Amino acid sequence: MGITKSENFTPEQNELATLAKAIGHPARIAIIQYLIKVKSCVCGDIVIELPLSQPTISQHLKELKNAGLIKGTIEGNTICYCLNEAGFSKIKAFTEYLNLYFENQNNQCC
Amino acid sequence: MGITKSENFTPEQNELATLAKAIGHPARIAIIQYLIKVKSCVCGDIVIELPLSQPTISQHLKELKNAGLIKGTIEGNTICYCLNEAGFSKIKAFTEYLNLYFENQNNQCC
DNA sequence: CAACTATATCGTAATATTGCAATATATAAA
DNA sequence: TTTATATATTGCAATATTACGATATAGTTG
Repeated sequence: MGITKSENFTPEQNELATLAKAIGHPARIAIIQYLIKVKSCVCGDIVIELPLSQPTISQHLKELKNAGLIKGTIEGNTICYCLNEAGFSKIKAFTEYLNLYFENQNNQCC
Repeated sequence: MGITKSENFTPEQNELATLAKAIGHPARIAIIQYLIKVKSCVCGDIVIELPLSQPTISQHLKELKNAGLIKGTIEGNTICYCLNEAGFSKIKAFTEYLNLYFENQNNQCC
């Protein structure tokens, strides 16, 4: 079918999946890394930085924004993007939960 | 085109994207959560736990395994799955890198 | 060996994603 | 107001993903 059966899973599972899916593309990783590197908003530079066309990058930025991983502010002619802590904090919670699991290693079964 | 231009990105960016992409499906989140919950290997139970058919789950398990997020051990008739710390530690490194960014907040631009 | 159980693979249909040229929109500058 | 610049949207082709029935494979049990 090609359609994910979201209705069979919890809102939390779907939300986490959406966040991870948004991160799950090298161009979007590159965008996130660039925003970390420059340590500020970026207006326009992303298209110059990445080896993809302007429409493609616009689309990736939209996906990151929809997932809640970046924020965009209109600044005259340009749009400034920066990381959105809200989205990343949800991922952080999940990875901390995982860390706990691996720290309490009473599970050397495989 | 539908094909990701992996060759334009670094191996690190591609690897992280692959890991995140593997996590980016509610069924695979559910599998990971179940493995955390039972705190051990699971042989067979996953098909009973999840609201998807056996071939579909087998496919999701394969993706998690290919990404390095779970390990499978043949145990007679069944296959026991458990979380693979190697894969998750790479995600951990990335999230820690992000945490650092948000902690040194000299970036209230948006 | 035959029947049963557990899991994987194949084949296929439906849908989603990726990428870009062309075009639209909207602000800025001349 | 015209032109330039920055970003978004549309439309489309290529490819990937999701899901599952049918079937294959491989071990277990009787």
